[in-house]
Amino acid sequence: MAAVDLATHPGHLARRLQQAHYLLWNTMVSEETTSPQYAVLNALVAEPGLDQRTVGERVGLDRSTIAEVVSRLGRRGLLDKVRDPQDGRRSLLRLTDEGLRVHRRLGVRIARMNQVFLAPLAADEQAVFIDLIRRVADAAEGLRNPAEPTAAPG
Amino acid sequence: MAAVDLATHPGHLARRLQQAHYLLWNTMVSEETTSPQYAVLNALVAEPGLDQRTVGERVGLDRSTIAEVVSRLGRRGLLDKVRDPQDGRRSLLRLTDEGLRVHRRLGVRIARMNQVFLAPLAADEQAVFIDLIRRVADAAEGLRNPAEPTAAPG
DNA sequence: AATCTTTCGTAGGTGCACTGACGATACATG
DNA sequence: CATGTATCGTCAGTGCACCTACGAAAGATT
Repeated sequence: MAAVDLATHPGHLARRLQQAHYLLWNTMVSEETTSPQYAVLNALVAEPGLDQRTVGERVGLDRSTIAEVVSRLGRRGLLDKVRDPQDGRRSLLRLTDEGLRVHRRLGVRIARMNQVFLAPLAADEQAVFIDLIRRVADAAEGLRNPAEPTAAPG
Repeated sequence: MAAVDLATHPGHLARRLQQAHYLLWNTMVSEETTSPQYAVLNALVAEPGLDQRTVGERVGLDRSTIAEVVSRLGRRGLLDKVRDPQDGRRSLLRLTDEGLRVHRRLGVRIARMNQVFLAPLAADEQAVFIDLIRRVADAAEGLRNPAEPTAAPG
């Protein structure tokens, strides 16, 4: 038998980490608004009127997924979606007052939740944790767009 | 405007980390067999004849999710599923020869993939990375089963 | 033996995430 | 100006992950 200890597999741990966060979010932040939905709201607070695809890029969602998330937020009246008059392909997004309200209201709860989430780690470990995850995630992100073949590499 | 930097939110990073891993798995390990599916195969290599619910517990999947994953693996002929004669509620799972073959074949690729995944980190950082993620995930796992109320806590 | 209570699996519903394909629009080249 | 290419959004399909609710089976209590 060649069974392996999954506890040493970063991918398996990443999945469990995300499940843990999902659970905590659901109990401590909101049952209606999910974490990806909040990320979209947040991106639109920072840059109102952004087009749908760019919002997806900002928060790490592909075109299919951002379309669904935006659709749900629109159905709940948290954002408006209009065609760009300058470029008929684009959909421009903008939060409604209700969307702004929801975003503001969740801020406090998210801060509390993050504290609980990271509570098992000492303060300096928390900083390391953030740094390491970001570096790994960013690196793999780079493999996604395999360096435009403007000049074919040898 | 009260927009926040998501790069400091562990939950958001956890999601991006998992997406990164998904992408890498899909390109470097397998397009047919997913990471959760492999986890199930692995659990059954270690303990053949385990019941469905326990397998789910071992790999971190709830009853609904493990049912779907098992169903897919069964449809592909990678495992057999029989009712426990001793306990008619349980489904006992066992890998087929093909299931064993798939598990064995993926092992090498997964090792390679893990190296690439963790490549952005130095060797000592990789160990810290694993340790920190596991501690955070395990702690949140504990919040799931809120300590049986055998003796009501004060 | 008859009645709770718990446990296991399943079914239905929601939501994220990816792929591949398609139509519409925009842009670039000839 | 016409053709070709790239981009944006959408649609269909697959898969993970959760919740609630339900029936079947097992165990505990009376």
